[in-house]
Amino acid sequence: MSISEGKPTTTDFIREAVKEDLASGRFDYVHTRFPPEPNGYLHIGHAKAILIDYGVAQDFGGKFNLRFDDTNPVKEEAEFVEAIKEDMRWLGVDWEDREFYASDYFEQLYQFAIKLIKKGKAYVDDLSPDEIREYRGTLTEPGKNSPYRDRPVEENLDLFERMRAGEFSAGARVLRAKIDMASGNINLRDPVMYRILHAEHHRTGDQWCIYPMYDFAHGQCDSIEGITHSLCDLAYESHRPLYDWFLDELEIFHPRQIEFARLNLSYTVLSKRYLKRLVDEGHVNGWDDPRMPTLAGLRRRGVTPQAIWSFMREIGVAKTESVVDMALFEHHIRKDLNLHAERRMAVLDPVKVIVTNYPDGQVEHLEAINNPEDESAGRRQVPFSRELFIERDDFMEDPPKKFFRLAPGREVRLRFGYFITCTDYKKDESGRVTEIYCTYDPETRGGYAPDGRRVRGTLHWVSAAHAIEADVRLYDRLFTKEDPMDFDAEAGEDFTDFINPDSLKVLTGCKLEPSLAEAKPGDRFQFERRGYFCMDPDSRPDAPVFNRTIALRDTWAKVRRKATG
RNA sequence: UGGGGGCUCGUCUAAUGGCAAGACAGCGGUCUCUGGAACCGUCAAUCGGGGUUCGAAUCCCUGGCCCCCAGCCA
Repeated sequence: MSISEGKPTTTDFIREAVKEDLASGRFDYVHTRFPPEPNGYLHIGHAKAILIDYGVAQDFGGKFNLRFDDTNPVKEEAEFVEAIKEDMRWLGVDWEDREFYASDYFEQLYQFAIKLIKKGKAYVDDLSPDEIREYRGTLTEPGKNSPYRDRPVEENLDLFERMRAGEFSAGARVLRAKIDMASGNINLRDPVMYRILHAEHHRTGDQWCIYPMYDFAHGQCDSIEGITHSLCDLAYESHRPLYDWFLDELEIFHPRQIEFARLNLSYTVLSKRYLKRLVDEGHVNGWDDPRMPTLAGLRRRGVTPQAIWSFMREIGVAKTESVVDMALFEHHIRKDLNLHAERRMAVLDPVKVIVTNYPDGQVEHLEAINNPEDESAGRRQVPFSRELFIERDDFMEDPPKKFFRLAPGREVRLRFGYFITCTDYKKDESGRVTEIYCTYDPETRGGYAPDGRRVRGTLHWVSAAHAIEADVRLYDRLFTKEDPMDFDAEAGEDFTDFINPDSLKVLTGCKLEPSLAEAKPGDRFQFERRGYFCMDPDSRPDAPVFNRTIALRDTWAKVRRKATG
């Protein structure tokens, strides 16, 4: 799949810059990369970065690398590498054979460090972490030089080699760049290049006990791979002078870094740290919980990659830090599903209807349209019989004026079925309606009235004898607050305080039309008048489970809300 | 108060010195065998103050507000 398929020619400040670089001869090819750290799952915010990286490469006929920035063995796991690759494949991204790891370059990075030591541009520091922080100064005061800053080159070389050999404990020493402790840019105040970590790395095992800091690895990795445009988060803007310094001192290929604003979405959190807390503290059922904004969660929820791409295309690329309305994402989810999801009938909160004048034991197979938006989706048969289920909220004993559904004496259409008129109903002791009695008009088979009479309401239904039972999980926004991160930590508040208690409702005993017996996990449908649903992997052959991706727009709910005030 | 970056309808994005445009949301309507979809209409913005110019969202000056940086995280 090409992510630019059907895309109107669009541009943005990054593409303009790339265009200029090509025109000026700064570069004569384009090569980008997506550099995730394998310490968690990818989320919708990463999809934006991926689309930009991959999209720019595609637009300019360039190449795209997937590179795992795995420089911190204590946080990274092979499980995350696999999950990230699966998510990227699902998005339709093709990195061909260019799957790399920062750890592939550990030896080369080590040699880069040696080179800087020899140039007198790096030194081994014996200060403790606390001391390093004190010496760094503050935002408004300059830092001061470490007493170890002017160690002779030979001593630095010796110490650094012994750091690699494992002679020292974690935290005992670090390698630092010798830049400027008085710089207004704190990233330039002799940043740490290497630290000692006696930890097992998911790829290099115990081969190393010193690991490069991200800042000493990222730019050089891009350089080694011949990346022309290092596209990244605004957060790295103030690191760019440091990357420039390393690249220039090392005298190696110099990519151009361009920063853009990360995605923020209302009613959710988009930071691995907080998503990890939701998982670890059990607020959700794992990284792929359908309420999570992770790609794994969205996939399980039933969101399509196409919906994600069209959403990304619409929000654009800029440097303005913004919060995109969740409603816009939901719009794109519905737009894609409306076009492609086949319709089925499913009654989520069933109440029985008995068609008193329909012959007992008779079954008719009526033709239903699979997708009114796509004729090629074809038709299917749905069985009709004397006893049916309809939604409990499609019947009212004493309906208000604008209620177009079933009520005593009212006639409605059963979708693709018959017109029925309610003649009576039965309630139990608690006042709950248990059975609704109707008569049908045999002349209206298929849902058309030969005399041209009209009904206001059309209801979905399933034949009681033919229905299959299912669990349905109704998902809603994970947070009730637009910005869950807007809390007062000092007052003891936490973002978890705003978790929507109704973000998951499990419905059992839902009645589905029999054709759904053939559905497979991952299949997506529109349950008519209810919303879009996706079969969950938890399903068993005799116990299907469906997740609600998103409800249909419901203007009746709006009318009802206004009436109630 | 050091360094870096950003301010256009409620929200996101366009307009590259020449009619401030589109999408979402909202509101109103048409149509409909999904109270869906589609369609039509409507509301609605250039952070403030100066300046340059025939003409400024855009250029200049000057205030304001917001975000990022003080991990041996990325």
